[in-house]
Amino acid sequence: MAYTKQLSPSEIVKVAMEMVEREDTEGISLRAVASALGVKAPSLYRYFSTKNALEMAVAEGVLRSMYTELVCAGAQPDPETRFKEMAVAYLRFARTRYALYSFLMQGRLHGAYGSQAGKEVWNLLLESASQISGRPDDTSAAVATWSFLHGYATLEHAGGFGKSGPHGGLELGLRAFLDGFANRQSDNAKL
Amino acid sequence: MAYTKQLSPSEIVKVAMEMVEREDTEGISLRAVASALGVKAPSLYRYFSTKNALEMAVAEGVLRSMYTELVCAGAQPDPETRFKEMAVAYLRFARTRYALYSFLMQGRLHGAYGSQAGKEVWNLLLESASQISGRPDDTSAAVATWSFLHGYATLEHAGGFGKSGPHGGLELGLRAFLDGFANRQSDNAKL
DNA sequence: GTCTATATGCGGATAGAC
DNA sequence: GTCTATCCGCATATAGAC
Repeated sequence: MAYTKQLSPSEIVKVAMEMVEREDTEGISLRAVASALGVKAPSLYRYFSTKNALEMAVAEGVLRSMYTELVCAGAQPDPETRFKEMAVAYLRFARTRYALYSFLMQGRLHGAYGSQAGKEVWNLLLESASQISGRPDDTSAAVATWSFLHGYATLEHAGGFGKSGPHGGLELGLRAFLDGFANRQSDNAKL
Repeated sequence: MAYTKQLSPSEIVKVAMEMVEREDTEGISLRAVASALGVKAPSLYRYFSTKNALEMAVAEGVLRSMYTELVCAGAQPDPETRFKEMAVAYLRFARTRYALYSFLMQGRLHGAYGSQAGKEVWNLLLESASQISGRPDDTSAAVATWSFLHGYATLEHAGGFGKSGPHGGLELGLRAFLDGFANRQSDNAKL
């Protein structure tokens, strides 16, 4: 009874996620994932027909992890507290697991967009921003918030804020959004 | 008199930038750059001792291009108009030359940070944001603005806004910043 | 279900000839 | 100053044995 290791898709994804996080690399190598599983690369093709299929599964796994943390942070009765806590949780995820976060964002977003986890994360953000503005399904506010948080996380990691540091830019931006979402005049104020 | 092609660092950087833009790739291949120059890969080592050295030079070139466009857009007397025009110009650069923009932002920022071009771009942003808030050297405002613009550009390209589109999120965010930078209470309002 | 062996391709970098 | 030739490493993916 040789060759009876018995892998599973979820086990492969789990190990792949751990590897991305540990190696701090954006790219996955089938050889490396297989090796971490105590197996050779060709074996993975029984479970994922291409490398891209595995990557998509990993991206969805990252979204599920993110969802879990955001839900916990969002368990707050006060809308403003909820908004701030979710923002902090988003940045904490990006900071502490940046390799996974980056893996998801650098090109894998579009593919993971249709997934259940993707919609759930988006809905969390949308609901929280809508609570602030008082408008149902406030896509504008959610888009602005997400852009700000994603940009901040990315620049912070890239060292874009330099020696001076962010200098309260995060708090200032969130404060401006909290005030600006509720008190805006018209929906489509053009530039 | 064979082998007398005579390259130059600036010529190599120029061709490398064109290649990144044309091929829409984040990575540079020395072979490909050399080929585009009508030369073989080892020749490049006369001008750049490593691949990384060339990449840094390219990143600086991208920053110079960006600076040029931002300066033009910022030639506006009214502070608010200037702020908006520079924001639009920033996004236009990221959109129309995304491969170059991405090349700069994905890990090359820290290296290009000390360059002259890097400081000049940052100062443009800093001055414009400071004009809005009325505070000299308003790092907080510049950090918030840059984060928002960078995040928006990245998510837009990645298809993160999905089928619904940004839905005015850009305008809403900029409006919130324009209002929020000037009318804030204290400098270090913590979350 | 996993293996070995292999096809095929990419990449950076160096030594030494011209 | 550029070349050829080469070393060395990485990768995805497939065929067919066990």
